[in-house]
Amino acid sequence: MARQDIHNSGIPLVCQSCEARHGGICGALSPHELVELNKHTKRIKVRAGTELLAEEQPITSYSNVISGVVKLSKLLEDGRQQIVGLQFPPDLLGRPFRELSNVTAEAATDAELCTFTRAALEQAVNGSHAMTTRLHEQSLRELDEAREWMLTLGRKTAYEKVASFLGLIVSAHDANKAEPEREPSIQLPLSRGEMADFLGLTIETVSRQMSALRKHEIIEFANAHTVRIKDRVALNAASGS
Amino acid sequence: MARQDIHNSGIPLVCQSCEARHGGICGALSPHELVELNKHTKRIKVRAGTELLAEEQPITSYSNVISGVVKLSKLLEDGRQQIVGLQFPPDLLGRPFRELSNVTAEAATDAELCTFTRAALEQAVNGSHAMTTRLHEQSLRELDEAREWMLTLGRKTAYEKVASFLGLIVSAHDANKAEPEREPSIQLPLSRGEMADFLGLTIETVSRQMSALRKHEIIEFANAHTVRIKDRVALNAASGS
DNA sequence: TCGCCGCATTGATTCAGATCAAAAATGGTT
DNA sequence: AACCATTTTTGATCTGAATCAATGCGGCGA
Repeated sequence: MARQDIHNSGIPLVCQSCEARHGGICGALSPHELVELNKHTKRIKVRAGTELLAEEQPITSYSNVISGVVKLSKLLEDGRQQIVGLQFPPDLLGRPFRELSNVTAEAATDAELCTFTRAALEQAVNGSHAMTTRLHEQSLRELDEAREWMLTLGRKTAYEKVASFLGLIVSAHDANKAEPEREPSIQLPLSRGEMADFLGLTIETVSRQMSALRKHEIIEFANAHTVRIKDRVALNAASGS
Repeated sequence: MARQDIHNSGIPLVCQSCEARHGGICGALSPHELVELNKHTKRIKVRAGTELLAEEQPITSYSNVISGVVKLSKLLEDGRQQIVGLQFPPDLLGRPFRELSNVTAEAATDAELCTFTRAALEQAVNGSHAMTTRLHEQSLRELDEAREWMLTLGRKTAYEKVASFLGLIVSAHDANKAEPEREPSIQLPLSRGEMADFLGLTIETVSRQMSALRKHEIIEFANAHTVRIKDRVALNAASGS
């Protein structure tokens, strides 16, 4: 196809079909730079539950999330857990400029990753100002999300928290579509327990609030993990802003 | 003094005595670059309560915090508030790469700032790879802090939250000293109400937990805003990790 | 020095969400 | 298809923090 010939000439094969490429950090690279990075890159599939980074442990590699969802979490000594971020394609996994991770990263769903070494990332960054900027922009986006979530954790009710979580998942779902669906049917990437750990609640409370949202005809379930959003406006209102 | 002659030759006068310079972003600049940036810089003093950035409003300038404390906060439509970050010297105030602020910034105490325009910051960044890195590192530090605080907000008890806040203030206090004091006496930069907004609690609960910490002989007050840490180890234990 | 006025503390009561407990749905395995 | 383990939902009760309500205290202007 002519269009592909023009745009993809000289680009590694795996990258040509990569859905995460344009939005992710690779989008900042020239064909030549992409080829360089690709020499140190492996495309891997992991099952839900696979641990990708451990808190206080060395970061051996960085990864682009290609498909699936990765959760970032922190633990208190006595086992209390808080999920502090979710990564969707095309996010970069792994903290730049630092030997040790300060979060645990775990695949929340089956996922595909494109992994490369620290050295390869640093080389790509050194060679490309645009790449540096993209990396920084991703960090800032994560910071914005973290602060937004601090507001949710500190000041919203349980009902608002669950609605906010569904809103977040709907946004991620929309991002894959040309235009938002009116009543999207969504596969939740987290179990009730994980939702609780994200929202600072218990499993039981999450379940009750989901039931309440169903009773209010804002959502309906095909099963516990498959939700249809029946009323996006009401969901947004329920999320408390 | 010979030592100053060697290190400060060619550096603007205001910068020579600037306590925030070495740790802050300016520390990444050469004397020449510092002179350039200084042409577009103003040193200002603001009183506690002064609003420096408004949520959803354009960012007209960036500032280094030279002294004092700045609080970053977010609001829900109905007035519920959450403080999402505190900035101490030599932090940079203002979100890079973005026209609009997504937090409100307000001086929590009387403060001194070194402000410059967006254009001046961009010029300094473009000219200096080291500056770019420092900026990114500050963003990542803020991200780490935000995630640490998500754990506090989501999973700690009121008592642990208040102890964690005091721990944070003690750390900032230590950072100004050559070595930590055994029983530091600290001026709290936030009122009880602001502490509540930082911790996702009410004024009354904050006050009760402060009283509990006093009863446990972990802290003592000279007045409501002046706290002596009598037992740093116990404070740390009380903060839940 | 007195008398406010806003902030902080303390007490009494209520309530949202946690905990404890059981039943129901789900999904994988034989 | 029957079984079992796991996850989810629902119900009953408890509790930590919110809310409601005084009271106390300190700093500041008259």
